[in-house]
Formats: sequence, structure tokens, C-alpha cells
Amino acid sequence: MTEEKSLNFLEEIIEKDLKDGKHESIVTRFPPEPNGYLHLGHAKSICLNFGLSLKYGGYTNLRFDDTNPVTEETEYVENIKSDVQWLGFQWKNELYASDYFTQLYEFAETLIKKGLAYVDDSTPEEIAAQKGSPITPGSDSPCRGRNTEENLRLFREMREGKYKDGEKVLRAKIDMGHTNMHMRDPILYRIKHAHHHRTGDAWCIYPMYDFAHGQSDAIEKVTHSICTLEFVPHRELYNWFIEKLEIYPSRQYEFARLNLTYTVMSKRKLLQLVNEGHVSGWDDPRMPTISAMRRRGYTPESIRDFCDKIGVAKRDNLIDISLLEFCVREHLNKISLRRMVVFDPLKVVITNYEPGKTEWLPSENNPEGDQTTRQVPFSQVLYIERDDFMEVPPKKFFRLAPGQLVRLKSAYIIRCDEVVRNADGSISEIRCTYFPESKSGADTSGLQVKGTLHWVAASTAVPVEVRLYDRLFKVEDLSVMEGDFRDYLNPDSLKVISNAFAEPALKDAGGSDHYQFLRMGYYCLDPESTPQKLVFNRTVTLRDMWAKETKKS
RNA sequence: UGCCCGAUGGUGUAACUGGCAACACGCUUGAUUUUGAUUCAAGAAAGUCCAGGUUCGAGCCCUGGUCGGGCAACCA
Repeated sequence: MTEEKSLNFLEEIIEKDLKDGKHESIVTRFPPEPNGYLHLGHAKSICLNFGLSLKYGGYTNLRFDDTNPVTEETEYVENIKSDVQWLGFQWKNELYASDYFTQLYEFAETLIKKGLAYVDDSTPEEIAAQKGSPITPGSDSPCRGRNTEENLRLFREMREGKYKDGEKVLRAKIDMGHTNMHMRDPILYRIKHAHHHRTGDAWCIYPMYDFAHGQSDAIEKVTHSICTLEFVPHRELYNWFIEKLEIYPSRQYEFARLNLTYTVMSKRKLLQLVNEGHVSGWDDPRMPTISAMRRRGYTPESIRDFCDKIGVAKRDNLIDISLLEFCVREHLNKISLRRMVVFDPLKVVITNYEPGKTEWLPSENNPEGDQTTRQVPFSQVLYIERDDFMEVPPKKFFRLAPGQLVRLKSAYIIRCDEVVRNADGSISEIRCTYFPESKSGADTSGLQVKGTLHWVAASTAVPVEVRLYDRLFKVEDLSVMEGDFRDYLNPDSLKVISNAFAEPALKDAGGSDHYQFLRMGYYCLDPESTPQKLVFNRTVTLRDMWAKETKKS
């Protein structure tokens, strides 16, 4: 009884290919360049590529597109691998475009021998000029007529290191008047006397993306090479190489990249935020990177669910971040342990409770799941949230106010009798009476209250630090804003509560556990946390109808 | 002044491939609730960019527009 779900355009293509017998199973690949961290946009691509091969029987390779030694580093390779695995996917083969350098070099010689590539001595400026513009045809390079022998000799000399960076390039010989700019004699190889993270100094010429990607797909017999929309114009060239080199005909398909409200999703901009110190690093919990989201408390399940819900198509899109938040809340609600933490304490003294006495009261760990409980200490002096008390409450204020009754979660109903002030007039504590017969689980008081508050007993409270994250940017759609994207950074994206009070059960907080601090949102332990100083990250707030209500008036 | 994509509620994705638009998020209202959470119920919201055409019938097909995006790194 599988739920009948309509197919996206990629699934339609694959099902047709399978039905027509074009393929018996499919091979996809996830091809990151190791020059940055993976972000949510990559997660969409990962879920697609791995999801498709899982669904249709086949496999997915992890292939690092490492053709540019000057920007790529091993550190990125390791992080990318762990992010993919954390998301819950396993590749069939771990591969590198650099594994194919010898083969790609031979492909280049093949093209030269076929008279389809030539060595060009033009400068970068000259080549740019020769390209023309989208509306004007380009012009031939003076070197375009070089004969095969000379091209071969020169190309071999390029490889041997006879020339300096930029002195020569290898170009495909296609058509400088082509309407597709990418077909105007694109560069195939350039000289870079640079150390490569894997091949070391074995090479001083490196293939360009276009000459490496498609051929790598072919070598791996990738059936469906799925990439984002900006590569649509490259497809013609992709197919040209397949035809001229007579290699395995992988096919490229493109989908629209993910855009999210209130954030940026480009590696360049994210790198800038890191380098300029707007965030603490690639895994700063405000970043849309996978590692940041993991640190913030997102679960792989929720990210996969999100990628599933946003769908795949070819039109530009801007996904509302509230969908992402919905996905985490939905998962966290099911798995998180409930705990009580007071962020902004207001002292409450229960005047009719025996001083020095402590009662340990059971409270459920998760009302949605198993019915296990933990013990919470109750005593005469407590803390509640300052926001949960008002001297002159508005009409629908269900919390504590003079004369008003409220339940303390898993404990007793209390009534506020008196407000005690400091010399400056601020409230120092409030004095309440409790109703012994209203004890949670054994309530015979018959009292009805509209509100329930979280609380912490003062004597056993554990001081903790809580980091509250908000959206990184102030505006929903950065793409339509004028000026620099950094002008729109949200100055309040991080708020640190260094002295919150937690119930003692939180002393045993584990690294991978997710918590719901009652009425305060979902949290997890930050890696910077120590047993002496617990540090929690807010993953996401709870939905808050009351906040909406108060905002209205 | 070119070539290539795309256009369905506020957002995203559907519509059995031609039979008068569905699902999710968001929003509103109500019920339940020892989390103003969760859960549940109800509701508002597009007549499918425009104009023609084909057809008994078009969001799906054709033609012409309009609007949006992409394309000229020795980046990927």
C-alpha cells in the first residue's frame, strides 16, 4: 500500500529510460568541488542524486571535482564526506576528477589529432575579446590554424612545464560564431604550476570544468548527470565531447537550485561571511551549511523531509524558511526530551510551603512518545520566567498576576498574593500560596486554571548558557535588494543568555540528545559545552500563538 | 538586441498526459490540552501571465506577445 505520489520530471525521465530498456539500472553522482562546506542547496542535490539511485536500483558515486588546485583543500574533502554520511547517504565509490587526469590528457590529445583542438598563445584578454558577446559573434584566434603536429608538440611541452602560467592554453576548435557562448572555442586546459591536494606536483596543466566533468561522468558510466540550471548552456558542449570522443553517452539534466528566505546560499557569500568574521565559522549555527545545522540541532531526518517536501522543478524558487522550521519541529516534537529551564528568572516564594523541604515530582520526558518520566525537585523558593508575571495583565493573559491562579507544570497550583519590590521599585520577588491538594496527578482541589508555567527550584537550579539564534538576514529576499548583501545582516541573529537556570536533570545532558525546554523551544548541547559550563543552542522556537496575539494589539 | 530556460493561491509542488485545479507550509476560526506546544476540526485564499487558434472540451496542444532568470572567469 504505497502512497501514490506524482513523479517529478527527473523520475519521469528515469522511468521512461528504464521502461524503454535504455538502462537496466541507473548511476548518478554527487560532484562537489572541495573548496567550501556543503549547504542546504547541496542537501537538495544529495537527496536527489542518492534518492533517485536508491529508488530505482543503482548507485551514486561521490566525486570530487578537483580540477583547480589553487582553491581546493583536503580539509574540505573530509568535511564534505562526513556531511553526506551524516545526512544518511552512502556512496558506492569515492572518486576524484584528478583520478582521471591521465585519461583526460589522452582525450585532449585525441581531439588534437582529430583537428578539433589547438594550442593558443593568446593572452586572457585576447581570448576574452575573441569570444565576442552574446549578441555579437566572436573572432578566430591567430593560432587557430596551427597544424596537428605543432599542436601536439606544444601541448606536450605545456605538460612538461616548458611554459609559464597563462602563456598557453588548449582550446577546442568549434565555432567562434556560435550562438552559444560556450561553444566558441572553449578552453580545455590551462597551465597552473600549483600543488594539487592529491596529485601533488605531477601536473602543471589542469583541465577546465567542461573538459573534466562530462568525461568523468562517461568514465564512470553515469547514466543521469543531474546538475543545476546554470549548466544548461554547457549541455551542448557536454554532448559535443561525448560525440567527438566517442565515449559513454551520459546525459545531463538540470533542476532549479534551492533558495531560502532570510539567507544566502552561495559558497562565495558564505565564505565571505566566514572570512570577514560576521559569523564564527562555517559551522556557526546561523549558517545554512550542513555542519552548522547539525551543530544547531537539526536532524538529518528533518532535512531529508524538507528536501522531499520542496520538490524538484525547473523554475526559480524561493522557499519560505517556515517550511524548514516546520520540518524540524515535527521531528523534534517526537524525539526530544522535555526539560524546564528559566531564562530570565523571577523569584517566587511559596509562603505556605515548608522551608527546607524538597519534593521530587515525576514529569514526563516526552508526552508524544514513551511514557518515561524524570524527577523534578520542588521546594519553597522557585524561579519562573519574568515574562510569565504581570502586575496589570491584559485581557487574555493566562499567566501569573496578583490574585490569579496558575499551575506549575507537574507540580501544584499557586496563587499570587503579594509583590515585593526593591528600593528602585523593580520587582524582587513575588509571594504565593500553593494548594497542597492540587498536586499534579492527584488533583482533588477542583480548581481550574488557564495557564501552566515552567519553573525551576532555586536551591537545585543549574546555571547554563543558552544561545538563541534568529535569521541571519533582516530581509526575506536578498536577491531583490540593492547594494551589498552584508548590509542586510540581522544584528540580533545571536542572543546569548549566559545565566539561565535549568532543572538538575539537564546536568546529564548528552551530546546527541535533543531537548525541548518547555515553552521555550528546542535545544541541543553545543560542542563548546563543558560539564562545568553547559551551553545549549536553540534549534528552533516553538510555535507561539500568544506572541502573535500580543503583536496584534 | 542574439541564444537558452521558465511562468498554476502569499510560498513550494501537483493535476491520472485534453475532462472545469489538489497537497503541504503559512494564514484565520473553533475544540481538546498540566507546554498559549502537540493533536483535531472548519475556513479564507489561484480560475492557471496576456491575446489569438485547434477542440464538444485547454493549466496541459499550436502561434504571437509579455514578464522573470541564465549565458561573454585560464571558476565550478
